[in-house]
Amino acid sequence: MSIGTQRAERRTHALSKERIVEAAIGILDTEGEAALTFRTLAARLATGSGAIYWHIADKQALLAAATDHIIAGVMAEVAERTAPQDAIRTVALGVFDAIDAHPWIGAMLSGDPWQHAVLRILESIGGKVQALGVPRDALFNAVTALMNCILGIAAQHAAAERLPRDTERLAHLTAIATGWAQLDPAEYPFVRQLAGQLPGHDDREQFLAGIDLVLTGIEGLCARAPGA
Amino acid sequence: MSIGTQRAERRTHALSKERIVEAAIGILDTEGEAALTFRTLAARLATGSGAIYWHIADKQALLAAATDHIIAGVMAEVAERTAPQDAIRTVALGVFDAIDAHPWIGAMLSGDPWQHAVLRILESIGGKVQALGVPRDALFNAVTALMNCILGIAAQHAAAERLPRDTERLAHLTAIATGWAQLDPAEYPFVRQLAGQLPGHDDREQFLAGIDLVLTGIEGLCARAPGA
DNA sequence: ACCTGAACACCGTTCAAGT
DNA sequence: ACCTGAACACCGTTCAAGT
Repeated sequence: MSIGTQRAERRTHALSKERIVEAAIGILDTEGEAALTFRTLAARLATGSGAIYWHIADKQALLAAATDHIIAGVMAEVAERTAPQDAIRTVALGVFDAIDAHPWIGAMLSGDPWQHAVLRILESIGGKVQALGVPRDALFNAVTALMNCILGIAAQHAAAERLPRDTERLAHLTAIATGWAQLDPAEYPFVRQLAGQLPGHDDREQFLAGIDLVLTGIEGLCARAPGA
Repeated sequence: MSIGTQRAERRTHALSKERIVEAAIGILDTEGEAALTFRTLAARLATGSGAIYWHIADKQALLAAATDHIIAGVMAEVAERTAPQDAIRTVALGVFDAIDAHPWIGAMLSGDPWQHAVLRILESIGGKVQALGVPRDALFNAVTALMNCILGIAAQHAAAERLPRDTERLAHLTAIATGWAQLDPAEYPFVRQLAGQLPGHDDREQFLAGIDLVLTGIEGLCARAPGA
C-alpha cells in the first residue's frame, strides 16, 4: 500500500470496512502499534475520524478485524495434503511467521480467545489433531492446549522482538544476557547458566522445538487408542 | 470508585515504591485494569499524580512492578522437596491461580519476556526440568517452551474470564458455543463439533492437561540420555 | 445512507513551584 | 530530597449538522 509520493489521495470509492482494515494494517505494519489512531487512520483515508465508526464498532473491533484479515490469509495458504504432523507444523510456522511479520497481532491473538482469528487457527489445527488419532475424550484439551502453546510461544517471541528499530538484535540479546549473568548466584543459578545460550539461539528453531514437544505429548495420547 | 468509609486516609509514612505498587494492585484487583490511572492512584495515596513519577518511571514500569510483586509471592510459596514433575505442576498451577486471581497479570506476563516476573518463573522451572534429565543441548529450548506454554495457556484462560461481572460463566460459555454451532458447516466442521464440550469443561483441568502434554514431550527428550 | 469535524471526557507525562 | 497540581499533548468516542 505504499503510494510513495502522496498519501491522502482523493477517495475513488466509498469507505468500506475492508478499505479501513487494510489502511489500518498499513499503518500498524509500517509505523507500529502506537501510530494507529482514529485521527491518523482518517487522515490516510481522507475522511473524518467519525466516519470510521459507521463501519466499525470501536478500536478493539478494528484490531480484531485486522488480525482476522491477516490470519485468514495465512490459513488459506497452508496446504492440506501432507501428514498430520507436518501439516500442524506448517500451520504453526504460518502463525509464527505472521506474528513475526506483523508483531502487533501477537498481543491480539493471545489477548482474546473468542475472536474469529483464533477460531480459524483452531479449525485448521483441529482436524489434523483428530487425524493423529487422539481419543475423543482427550481431543478438546489436546487441541486447545496445542493452539494456546502456538499462540503463547509465538506471542512471547513477538514481544521480545518489539524493540527500538536502531537496536540490533544481537547487541540487544547480548545486553539482556549480561544482565542475566549479573544476577545473584544464590537466587538465580539456572538463569545465569542459561545466559550464554541466549544471544546465539535461533527463534524459529526454538519455536519449532516447543511445538514438537507438544506434538510428542499428543502422540503419547494416541498410543493407548486402538487403530491407526 | 466506592470510597466505602474513607479511602484517602492521612498518609502516615512517606511514599515509597512498595506502597505505590500495593495501592496499584488494590485498584487493579478490585476495580479492574481500566480503573488504574495515575489520578485514581494518586487519590488513593492522598498525593499528587506527579509524585508517583519520583518513585516509578512510568505506567509500564508500574504494571511490571505490580506483576513482579505477585509472582514473587507465588514463587516463594512453592515447596521444593517433591519429584520434579510434581514440582513443575505445582509451579504451573501457582501461575495459573495467580492469573486467575489477578487477571491483569496475564497480559503483562505474555507481553514482555524480559520482565523480572518472567525470570522468576524461568528460574523456578529451570532447575526442575534439568533434574528431569534433559540433555544439555536441549535444555534451553525445553525450558523456554515449557514456560511459554504455561504463560500462553494461562493467559488465554485469563482473557476468556475477563467479562462483565453480571454475566455468569455458564451462560456466557453457552452463548459462545451457540455461536460456534451456527458457523458454516463447510468451513468450520471441527469447531462446530467442539462446541458442545465448551460450556461444561473445567479450566483448571484443561490447563493441567496442556502442561502434562508438554511434560510428556520433555520426558521424551530424556529417554535418549544416559543415566537417571 | 453515509460522511464531516468540532466537542467531550478523558489519558500519561512533565515541570515550575513549593516544603 | 520529595511532593504538589496545573498544564501539555494527546487519546477514543459521540453527535449535531451536512450531503
